[in-house]
This record gives sequence, structure tokens and C-alpha cells, in this order.
Amino acid sequence: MARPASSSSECLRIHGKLARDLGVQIVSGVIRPGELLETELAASERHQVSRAAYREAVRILAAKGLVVSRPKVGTRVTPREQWHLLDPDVLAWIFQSDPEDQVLEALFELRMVVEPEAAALAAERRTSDQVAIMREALRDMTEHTLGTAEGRAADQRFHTTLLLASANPFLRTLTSSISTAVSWTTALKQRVRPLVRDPVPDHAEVLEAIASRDPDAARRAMRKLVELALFDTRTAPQAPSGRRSKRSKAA
Amino acid sequence: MARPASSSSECLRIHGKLARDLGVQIVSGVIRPGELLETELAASERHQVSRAAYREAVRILAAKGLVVSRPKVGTRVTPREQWHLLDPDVLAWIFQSDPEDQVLEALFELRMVVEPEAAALAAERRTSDQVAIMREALRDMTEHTLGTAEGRAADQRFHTTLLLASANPFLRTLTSSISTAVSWTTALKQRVRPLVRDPVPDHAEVLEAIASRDPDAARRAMRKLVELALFDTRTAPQAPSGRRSKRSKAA
DNA sequence: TTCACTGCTTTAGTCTGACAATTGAAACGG
DNA sequence: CCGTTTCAATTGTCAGACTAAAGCAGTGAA
Repeated sequence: MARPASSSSECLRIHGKLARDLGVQIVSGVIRPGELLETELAASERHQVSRAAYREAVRILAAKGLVVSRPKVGTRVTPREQWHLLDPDVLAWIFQSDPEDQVLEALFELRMVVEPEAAALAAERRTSDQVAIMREALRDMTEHTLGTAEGRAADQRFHTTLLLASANPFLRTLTSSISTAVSWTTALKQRVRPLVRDPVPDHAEVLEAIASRDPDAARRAMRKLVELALFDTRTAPQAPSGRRSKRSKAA
Repeated sequence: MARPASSSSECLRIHGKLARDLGVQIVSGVIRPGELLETELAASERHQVSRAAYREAVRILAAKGLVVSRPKVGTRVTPREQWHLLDPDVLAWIFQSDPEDQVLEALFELRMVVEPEAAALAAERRTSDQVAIMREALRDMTEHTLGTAEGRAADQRFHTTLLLASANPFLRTLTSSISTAVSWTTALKQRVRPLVRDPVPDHAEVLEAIASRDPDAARRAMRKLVELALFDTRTAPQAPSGRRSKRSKAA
């Protein structure tokens, strides 16, 4: 329960917190590609941490492709093309800092490419155990709705099992990155405006196609599901004022 | 000039080298998920580096999801499902250490899902400049063949431009990760047995479809290209014996 | 003038040794 | 038997010094 999903600033060591703070500044454009960061000495002083801790934070950012460090020249923010956009942390940082609509569109475009095929593969390869788990998850979803934490957890279980059933580790990593980020915003959207549409029928259709080992039907059903999710996202109200909210749809 | 392309073990600082070494040990199964690494003190002594440098290496691995560190308990290798398999470095480490056929199959499966759609999007969105660049790349490819570094560079240019034309940053990151890794197998294949099939016609077909803004044709052509690449990889002989060499470069 | 060299200087990179914080497990007490 | 406390092992953080890489300016020669 609870699991605040590491939202604000807890349980991370200080190098982790620093990495997150700097990461957010970078992906949100406060520090722009090509710019130099402060020198290690200046930065560590300003953040009131030791140089070692600051360096570990920078190593994390470098591991995710956001910066490169070179002696004498400094640590420079890399061009966007080099960022590891599918890294779960990077994605989280992006979502944490008011992503532009454009970014959300691109993400859904990716989902539209990947998830239907994943569903098709799952239809071919799923075990009966996996179908049982998905059935149970769908039932829980129906019972609790996406308005509750239990319901969202069930949704996540549904998709996780589907990905597992696709039996492709790369597909699995990829889509889990995406759905993690997307689900992150789901709760918020729920808060802004309760779900306008019942997501259960879409999921049920996907499940039945997979249960009956029908790849084409699974692909079609999943495509529809993602399309509708995108539609919901598009029609979600813009954040009222000042602070913008992120929108999105249940994975 | 020269540009050794950071193939073996140069130009990386020692934390980078350490991270690579440990990373390879992990993805290759020498250190298995669930196992504990040595304590920082022991490890840094054994590798003859300072604890600080060792810690920076571990931070890099943690940033890629390969390990987690906790006080009092130590640094533990995470289960495979948590690894960031699409991180370029992780992918490189996997390829550097005798990936099983299964892994290659899964990767091609992913390409088969993603690249045809990317081609379709490119057909819709490409600029005329991009078509020109791809045409030029294809010409260079024809001239030099994939047996040469120039030819492989041209191949890379072709695919990079295609991805750029798809105008989706996530797709771009994703496929560039893949193609980097795949290019390694290309070079190896070249070495073991010169190319059995001329790749130029496949590429030309993709290019023409994109040039004439025909998404469906682009999708079909790209699907064929990936299928044939997979076929070539499958029929490539397994590594002869004993220690396999690492390959590098090209796309 | 131009160009190659040579040092200077700035910056990240590395090392050392100490201390703090966390937390699993053992020791203790009820 | 169970909850609580204490302990100890391990990562986390800190400070300061030194090393190595690399841009840059100054120098000298062609």
C-alpha cells in the first residue's frame, strides 16, 4: 500500500536526490543542451554537498546520456538526441516537469506501434496461468475502478502479465518503462476529472482475443484500447490555471 | 583522425572501465541476479582502485538498473526484469559477451515491430532534404559495400536519417539503440563470411517508398529488409571455437 | 604572416582516511 | 514466546590533496 512511487524527495540518498533535481532541470529545459554545468567545486558548494556526492550524481546523469564530462572543459548537457528517453528515471523526470503535449503525443505514438504487436505475440505464446492472472486482474479492475489505488494496481497487473506473456525481454522492458510513466499521470487525471469512459470493455476484448489465441484480434483490440486512451488524454481538460497538471490514461 | 570508436578499453576513465567490466560480468551471468557483490572496501582493493572510483562505477550500474545498493546489506544484482535492456551500454555489454541466439531472435523481433512503423511514419513526414541525404548514403553504400568501414558508415547514415524523418524522439532513441547493437553483429558476420546477399536493393525499395510518400509500401519494404537481415544472421555460422572476439562499429 | 611547438592553467579525475547513517541480526528483557 | 534494545557491518558522506587531460596563449621559427 501507499507506495508514493518516489514522488517527491524521500528514501533517495543525496546523490540520488541531486541527480533527480539536476535531471529535472535538464529535461525541463532550465539547463539547455550545449550548456556547461557549474564546475564541480562551485556546484557542490552551492548544493551544500561534498564534491564526491555531486560527482556521483553527475555519473548517474552521464549514465543516462544527459551529460558528458571532460577534464578542463567541464560537464556539458548533451543534445536531446543522445538522451536515453526510454530510461524509466528520465521518463519520470520528464513527466514530473510539465511535458509538452507534443511529448505525450509522441509517447502514445510509440505505444501504438509497440503494444498491439506485444498483444499479438502474447496471444501466440501465453500460458493458461497467465490468462488466469489477467482474468483476475480484470475482475479486480471492474470491482474497484481506476479511481482507486487497488483498481490501478489491477490495471498494472493486467498489462504486466500481458507483456510477460509476449515472452520478449526487450519488449517487456520497453513497455514497462512506458506504462510506468503513463500510469504515473493516471492518478492525477483521475483527480482532475473522474474517468469519462469505462475502460473495462476494451481490456476484456484484448483478454478474450489472447485467451483464444487469436493474434490478429488481439492486435486490433489493443490498437483500439490505445487509441481510446489517447482520445481520453486529448479530451482531458487542460489544467485550470497556474500549475499545469499532467494528463494521461490508464495503461 | 583514426577515431578508434572506443572499441576495447581506451579513453574511458577508470570508473567507466570498471563499470563496463562489472556490467559485462553481470549480463554474461558470471555474477548472477540476487547475488551480492563484494563489499566496497574489498572490491576496490582487489581492483586496485580507490573506493570513490569503485563507488562511481557502481552508481553507473545502478543507474542502468543492474544493481541496487543498501547500507548494511550491500550491493545486490537485480533480477533480469529490472535491467534496462535498451540502454545502449547494457546492450553493448550483452553483445560483447556472447549473447545467446535467443537474445538475437528477441532483438530482431523488436526490430520487426518497430522499424517498419518507423519507416511508415518517415514516409509521411520526411523532408526533401532527408530524402536527398538517404539517396546519397545509399549511393555510398553501393560504391563501398558493407565490407568496408565507409560502406557501413553510409548504412548507418541511411538508417539514422530515416529515424530522424520519423519525427518521434522515442522511436528515434529506441531504434538507434537497437541498430548500434545490431551493427556489431553485422561486422562479425562480415568477417566470418562475406556478405552473401546484396543489401542495396532492399534499402533502395525502402527509400523509394519514403520518397514517394507511401507509408504502406515503406512499411512492407522495411519489413522485408529486417526479415532478410534476420535470415542472414540465422544462416551465419556460429562462432568457430573457444574464445570469441568482440566486434565493433558500423550499422 | 602563418604555423607548429611549448608551457601554463583550468577542470575533471583519483586517492586517502575519517566519520555518519542505515539497518539486519543478535542479545536482552518482559 | 515475543517485543525491545543494542551492536556491528556496510553503504553513504565528507574534506582535502594530488594527478592527468586538454584548451589556450605566448613564443619562436619558417
